[in-house]
Amino acid sequence: MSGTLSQLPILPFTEMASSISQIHQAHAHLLKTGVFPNNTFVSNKLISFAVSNPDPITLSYAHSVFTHITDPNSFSYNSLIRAYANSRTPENALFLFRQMLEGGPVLPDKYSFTFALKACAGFCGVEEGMQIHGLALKLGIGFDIFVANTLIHVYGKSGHFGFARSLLDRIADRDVVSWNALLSAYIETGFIRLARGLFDEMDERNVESWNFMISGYLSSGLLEEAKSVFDSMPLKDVVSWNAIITGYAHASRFDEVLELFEDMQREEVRPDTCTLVNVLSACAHLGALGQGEWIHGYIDKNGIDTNGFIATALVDMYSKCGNIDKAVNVFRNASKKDISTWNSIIVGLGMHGYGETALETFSEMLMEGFEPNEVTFIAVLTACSRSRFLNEGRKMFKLMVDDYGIEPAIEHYGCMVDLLGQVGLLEEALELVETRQLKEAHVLWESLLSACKNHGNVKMAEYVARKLLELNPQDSAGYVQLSNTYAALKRWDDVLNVRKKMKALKVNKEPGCSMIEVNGVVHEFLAGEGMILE
DNA sequence: GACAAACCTG
Repeated sequence: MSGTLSQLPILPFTEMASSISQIHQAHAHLLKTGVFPNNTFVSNKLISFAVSNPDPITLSYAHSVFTHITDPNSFSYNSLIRAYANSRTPENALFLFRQMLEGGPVLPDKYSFTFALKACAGFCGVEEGMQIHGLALKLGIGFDIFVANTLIHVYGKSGHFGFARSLLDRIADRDVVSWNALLSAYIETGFIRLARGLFDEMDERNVESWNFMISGYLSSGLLEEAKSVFDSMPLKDVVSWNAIITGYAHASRFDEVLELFEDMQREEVRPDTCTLVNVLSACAHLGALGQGEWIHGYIDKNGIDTNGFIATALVDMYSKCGNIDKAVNVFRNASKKDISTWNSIIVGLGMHGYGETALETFSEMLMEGFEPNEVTFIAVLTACSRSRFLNEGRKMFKLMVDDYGIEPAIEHYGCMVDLLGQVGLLEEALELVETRQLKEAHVLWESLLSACKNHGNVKMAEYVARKLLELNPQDSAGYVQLSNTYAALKRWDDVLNVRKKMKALKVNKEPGCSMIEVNGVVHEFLAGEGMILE
């Protein structure tokens, strides 16, 4: 809906509002015409907006609307309770619920109970849930199907399976939602075997029940079981497909992601943005430019908006598949960018060696008012390191810590070690690595070792290799790099010594693995590192 | 005038 108030009567305009500014417009209009705050029915619509948009700003606005309504009814209360229940601070819903109980102008009804209980489920407030349960029983609505189903959810989520189950068994007209409430609780709390038992016992299942089982198996890392549930489903919806596709993506089985996507097309299930993002991500991992372009075409053809996730996934796909120009093009034409979209293009530019453009894009991002996060600085520092921008890199590192208060992580140090190593400041790089007591420090040592090799600094290389081997005697990286260092200097005796040592310790060099798309087919190949030993 | 439940991806 466009932001013009004049095209529609005020009530439908308010009901259809898709942004807070449209609600403000409606509010102003209602105020001018005297409908707000006297007409409760219409004024309530201003509150209802917060139910599906429960961000803090909208919520406090809705609350202020609520306090101004001349004669609030149960709908006014219930909408606001429901909005809070959907928010990130669901416990606030209970203040209003209590107001109703303590003789506010209206008494709570079964809707108030349902929403208040939903809030309890939201913050796992089982104590509060029990109290509300007691009150509901007193008022004779304890077995209302909505109230009871939400109670099962409250008890289940907090691990009170006994309560949840006995309630389930005492609901005369229990339905599939009642079963699913307990099923989803088992799955959320990681009891996949209990979930399976219940699933087999259920006298009624819907597509959601099956989807719960898929996601349950996936979060327990049981991909094959998830797939077998998926295969035996009587009816799959887009969520089922997304769930299984996500499962294969998490397992890095990207070729199967693409196969599943094709199956999905064959069964004529329309992909949504979640599907497309996952599939684009698989293309990015596989370097499958052709498939990625096909999906881009699909997005354009179907008028799917390239904002947020979709834009980022496209930028990432193009840049990882080697087409930085198209990545930039998508980025520039994105209808809406978020921080990840910016991060993604800066990473791409940096990786492709466009350090200067990467830094310019970073400045542009700051000017547009985006707050950089830790990923942004990984991107920026990577760009500096690739392009050997020593001073810029130092400046950015300082900016990150001093101005944005971001604690440098291993990735940031890694970029700095790379950068210092690239420009030959090995002593400074060494100092950086030695003064940090970091987990995963071996990544930094490895990076430093490769810098030593590139600059032919054997003395430091030996020292670093020893450090690396102290950290993990079974890791081949240190040996390989050290032997390559000797080899580059034609010190063959030393190369052989390293080789003997590796053999004695039974360390094997694992070959790297890489993939490339040729004529629309993804090929996988193993890559040695040009290790002279072999 | 409405309510409970799924995938959450870059």
